[in-house]
Amino acid sequence: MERIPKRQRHQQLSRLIEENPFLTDRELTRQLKVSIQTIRLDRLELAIPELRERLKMMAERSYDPVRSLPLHEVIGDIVDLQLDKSGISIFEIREEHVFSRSGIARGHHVFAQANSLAVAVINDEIALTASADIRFIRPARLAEKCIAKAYVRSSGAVKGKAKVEVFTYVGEEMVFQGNFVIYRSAGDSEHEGGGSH
Amino acid sequence: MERIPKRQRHQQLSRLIEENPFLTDRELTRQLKVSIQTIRLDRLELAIPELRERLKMMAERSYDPVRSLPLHEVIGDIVDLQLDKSGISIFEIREEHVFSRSGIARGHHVFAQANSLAVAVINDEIALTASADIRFIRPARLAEKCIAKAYVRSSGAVKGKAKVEVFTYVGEEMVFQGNFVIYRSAGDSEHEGGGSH
DNA sequence: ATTGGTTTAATACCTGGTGCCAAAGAGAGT
DNA sequence: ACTCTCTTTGGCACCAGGTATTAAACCAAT
Repeated sequence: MERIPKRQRHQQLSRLIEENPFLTDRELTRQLKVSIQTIRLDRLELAIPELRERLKMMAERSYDPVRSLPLHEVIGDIVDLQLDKSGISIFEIREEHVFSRSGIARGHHVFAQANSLAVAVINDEIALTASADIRFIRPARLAEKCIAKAYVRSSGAVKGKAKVEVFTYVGEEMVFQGNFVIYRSAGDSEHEGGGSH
Repeated sequence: MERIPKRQRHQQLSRLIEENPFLTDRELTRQLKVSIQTIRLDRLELAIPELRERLKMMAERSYDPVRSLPLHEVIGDIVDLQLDKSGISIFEIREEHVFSRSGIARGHHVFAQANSLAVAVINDEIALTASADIRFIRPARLAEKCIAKAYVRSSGAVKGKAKVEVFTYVGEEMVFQGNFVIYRSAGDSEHEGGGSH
């Protein structure tokens, strides 16, 4: 029995499940060539829950009633959201986002993160980007984590327009800055606490 | 036995599961005050899958956006391209591009089309968006075909920056307008045809 | 009273596991 | 060689949350 293979197997197991969380233990035995008991001991050690628990967690994450906004259509993970005030989202640059030649992110992905966040932070039934003035300060590269911070500068709940400023950072460095003007469906926002159902 | 309650119960059942897909049949019996067999017959009639299938479907739906992410390479079909002069691309607004609530396209998709075109029209090894000033003139809707036209206003092959103006139309109506400043890798444009494979 | 839609019950079986215990295998130390 | 320990495998009971099927009970109208 080789002592090394165990850790290797643990790594492989983690990787396999990460890239396909829908695998049953039985399917994993085929890929790793060990018994199903070993797979289960491994999951135990690695604290990887069973298939059904994984699916449930995924379903819950995508369902989350708190974030009633259409979040899965949003680019980037919104990790903090104070409606009509500010918000933060994280977006990791991956293979599919970059020019293969240079490894530099295509501008519209960085824009999409900022735009999604700017729209999400507006507390309204319908919010649409009206215009934007944006600057790409330095390129974002493959594997970098872009952290976008949005601040609502003038919510204009009555006027029907809100100004949102977004700054995107990689570490300490700013990579993107944008000023968004967002249309809002004017009226049912923080108008009063209660109006809508 | 009342004949009405059955249809009412079906409606209630559908509503309950819609607003909380995580309910087991056993939990549903408590809420509807009928036996578990009745619940199961009802689900059968209404073609509502069992809890685990529901969770799996939700998990799958929230999982595949990673692979089927629409924002891949160039957004829109480039149908005409005169390098360093002008270009045209067509992009059809589909389900995955709109707010499900309103059927209006998310701004970053319309931007992505324009941005892709602005970058493509620049005849250079590496071209990156430096900044942009954009306006969403009217919303683009589901199933509409967006036609973007880009014009290079100052190619500045030596300077390292180019200005590109993009107009996007649906039919006769303009939906988007943007002024892009594109960085170019200054010099090695069509320097000569060959370099890279 | 018989028929028919509806509801409930009972039972066998399924998947994808957990939990536990025992046995076998593989070194490493003495 | 023998022992000790870690790892792997196997077997069995059990669980949730079902499906599928058959049978019985309920209720009401013809």
